[in-house]
Amino acid sequence: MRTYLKDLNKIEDGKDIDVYGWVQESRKIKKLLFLILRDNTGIIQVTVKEENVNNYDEVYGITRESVINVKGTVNKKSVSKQGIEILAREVQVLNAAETPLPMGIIDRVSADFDTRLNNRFIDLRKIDNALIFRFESELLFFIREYMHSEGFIEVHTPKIVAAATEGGADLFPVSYFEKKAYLNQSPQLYKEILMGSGFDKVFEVGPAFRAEKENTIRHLNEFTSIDVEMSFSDDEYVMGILENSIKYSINNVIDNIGDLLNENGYGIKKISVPFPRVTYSELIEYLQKNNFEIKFGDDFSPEASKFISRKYDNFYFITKWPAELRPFYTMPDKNNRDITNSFDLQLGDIEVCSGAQRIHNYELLEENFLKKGLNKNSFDFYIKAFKFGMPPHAGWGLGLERLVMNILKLNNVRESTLFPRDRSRLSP
RNA sequence: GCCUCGGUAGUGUAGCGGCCUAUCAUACGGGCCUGUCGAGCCCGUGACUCGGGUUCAAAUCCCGGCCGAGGCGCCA
Repeated sequence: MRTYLKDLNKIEDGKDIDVYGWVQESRKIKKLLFLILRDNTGIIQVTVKEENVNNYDEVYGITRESVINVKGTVNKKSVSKQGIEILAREVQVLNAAETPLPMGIIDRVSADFDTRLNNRFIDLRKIDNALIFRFESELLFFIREYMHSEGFIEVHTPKIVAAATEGGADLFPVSYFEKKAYLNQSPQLYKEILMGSGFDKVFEVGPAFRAEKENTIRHLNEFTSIDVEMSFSDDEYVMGILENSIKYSINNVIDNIGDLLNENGYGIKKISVPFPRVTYSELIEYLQKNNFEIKFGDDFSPEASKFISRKYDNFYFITKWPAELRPFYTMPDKNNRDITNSFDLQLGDIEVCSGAQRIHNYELLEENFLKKGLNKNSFDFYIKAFKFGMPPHAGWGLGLERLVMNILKLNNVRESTLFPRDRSRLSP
């Protein structure tokens, strides 16, 4: 029976063992051979002596990153640094790796990020890189758990659509039999239709596509969006859902794999709520006082965002954005039509989530279509749902890769994407 | 899309008009070594992004293409 390497220290000294993995290194001293074996859970030294195996020559010539099976006994009195090793009785080469490797796994030379991505299957053999995705998985698990505990149901909306969600962003066209279609940039419109269907609380985890020609460390053309929509709710309430889900998730992940993250250089701390809130207008004033050339209605430049982020050492909300900076479906403030019941969640200088109370009134929505210069007719499938009993509602969309990137303090969103799609990368 | 910078062995780099038959590390191949663990020692293989041009002479300068990194605009 297979044993995972992380479980080896639970096994008694001298017991028979059967392990599988990759040969990370081999150190040869004539009639003595040390293999460093790695599996998904850890590493172990395998000591191979000529007199103990019947294919010593084959094992001696084994290449790095070959996949092998080792049967042998656990030696807990090993003089190796790990203090534990496997004395091999049988080493079977399941699949030999070619040499040289496209890039090293444990070599004392770095590789460019481009080289790493071109050889992502190897890059992900590095524990610290793979751990990013373990972290992402855990994070998402607990966000889902939180959502379920709050009565949300997980839904799946189409990614091939006939019209733009928000009008502004560029879409990837696809050919849909005899029609023209697009890859959806957001599940927004479908989430809202589901509010009209009485689903009350929904969330979705799925891909979103943006055909924007960005070339930055925080943009992807395909990313994973965690979307939430909730009926009879407003911006304030869903901000609470957001901060609580993040708190719940991060704190649970730390309980689970906090040590592992620390060992690999991802020092993260538990967080508490509520997150600080600051209005857009307050920040505009703050920036103006600090000699930034910015006025109400402007978005924050990256430089301004960096400046603002110095005031906060963790998550914070920027609320009450001007209507002109927000999509057509965003609810205006009832006392001031120039601002909206909207928010962004920031971590550091990067926006990880954006949300709002939505317009539920048909006439107001129609008016906003005109204001934003959108063609109402192409949104018929959506706007129809507002005529026959649409409840007030609010929600948000959270960029998963950006969230992971920022929590783990990675310096590029592509680091938290298995196979990133950016301005120029379409493979692997 | 605009701007800046860059492309030298499998990988990461040095060299930036003639000392280049191109540096160093790492990897790779071979040899020595029975407890290594960044193993060590010896030997070896291996590269100037492509196309034009300038020059007696180009990895090095100029123009263009291709590829990449980052910044901006925009956004999650």
